[in-house]
Amino acid sequence: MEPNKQEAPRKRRQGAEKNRAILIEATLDCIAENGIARTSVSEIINRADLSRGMIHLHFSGKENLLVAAAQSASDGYFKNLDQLLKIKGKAPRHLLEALILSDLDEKVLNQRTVRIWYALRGEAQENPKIAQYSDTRDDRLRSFAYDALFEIVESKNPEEAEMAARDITHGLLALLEGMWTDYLLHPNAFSRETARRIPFRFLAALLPGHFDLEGALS
Amino acid sequence: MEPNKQEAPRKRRQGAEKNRAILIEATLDCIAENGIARTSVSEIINRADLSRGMIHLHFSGKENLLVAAAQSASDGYFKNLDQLLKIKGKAPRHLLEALILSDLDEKVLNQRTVRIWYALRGEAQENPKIAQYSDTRDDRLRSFAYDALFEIVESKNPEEAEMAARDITHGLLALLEGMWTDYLLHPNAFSRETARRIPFRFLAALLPGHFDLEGALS
DNA sequence: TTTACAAATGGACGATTGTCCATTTATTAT
DNA sequence: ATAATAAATGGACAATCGTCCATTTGTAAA
Repeated sequence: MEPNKQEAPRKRRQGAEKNRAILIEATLDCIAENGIARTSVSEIINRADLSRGMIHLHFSGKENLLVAAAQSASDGYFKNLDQLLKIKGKAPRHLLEALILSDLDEKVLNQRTVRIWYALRGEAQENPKIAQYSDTRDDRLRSFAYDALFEIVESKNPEEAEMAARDITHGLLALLEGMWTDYLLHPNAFSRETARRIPFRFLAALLPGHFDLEGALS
Repeated sequence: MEPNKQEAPRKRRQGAEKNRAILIEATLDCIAENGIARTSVSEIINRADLSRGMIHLHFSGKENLLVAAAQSASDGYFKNLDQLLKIKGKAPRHLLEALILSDLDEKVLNQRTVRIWYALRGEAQENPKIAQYSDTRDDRLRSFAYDALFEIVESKNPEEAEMAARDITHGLLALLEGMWTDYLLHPNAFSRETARRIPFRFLAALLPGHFDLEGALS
């Protein structure tokens, strides 16, 4: 045994921030399983196995807890994405391939996550603080896709490249969004393989010579 | 004045079914404006300007009222669509054009309707009776699009026509779904014109000679 | 008019909601 | 050890939830 004087001195202080995280996680679990309407304070503290007052102590109200949970969910999605956005020097078609595969990856596209997103979007309609975190395909992702697409389109048709790149960006992200909805409404019928093939098929037609059904051409 | 003996004899009986409709409408209004979580019995009967007991009288509970409201919303979407599905003899490309224009028409794609759909989908996750009415792009629409696409694709590439038609159907409906989400999350930035151009642009690339940016070729 | 009946009312009811605070508990500093 | 401080507890509280029923109201049949 090592002679460490200050062994585990902080059990309480760690608990302070840890319990915040536990509450957020319990909230997200509850939303995923029961929906927002049935996500009550009692249900949350039950799952978290903490006392009733904790929510008011750490978040001063249920509302702020929901906002914190929304932020946490949003962070989860963009954590994967941010690594993607840092990739430089690769050919645009490979960036787009990475984007598509990332968006359809099980890490972000799964039952729990999708349910949470849709529940939060419902709530976001009346709660601006939650609305702030309810859009996955936001400006960062959008301009990333646009830049890659513009570079591809420009070489063939410089005149209308801007509008074409904008349209294809818009359409591609909408297509991915629709795949998420598919997953939400028909999780059992959903095939991840098919979900990947379809955007590639569309891009293959729109950008001849850059894609086939499997992904970006090498 | 005309001599009509039986002038307005039924004010009560008409009210019976009419109040059912009023309650459903009030429920949908409330869902669209406040979200499902804030759609309470008190709020509904307030909007309907009816007495508290009416919900239990006509629907024997709030739950059944929600289901009836979901059914009503679903009927509204498919009422427009059903006329479309009866069109026969037209060229497949024109059927697809009609489908796209119908799906993006203001009658079904508007703030109120979209909010209701998303709210109901959230609730549908735990309520099978509501889930039944929460999918716009169901089998009817799906096979309608598939048949049209198969006919087009078959002539060029008979071998893989089946999979191609399935993929394009799937992708087209997902794309339209994504447009709805766009509208939900960014109603002010949404352009109906752009929303129409994009699916046509995609189809123009996938099915050369059948579409341009404006729609189906004549 | 009287009778019969369905439609409609609105308040009572227990259950559950979210908030908040007087305590208790655990840890650190003196 | 003692004091000081932050973390955590769990029950009290008013407000609101959805359900339900004893009444009242309006209409049609007798």
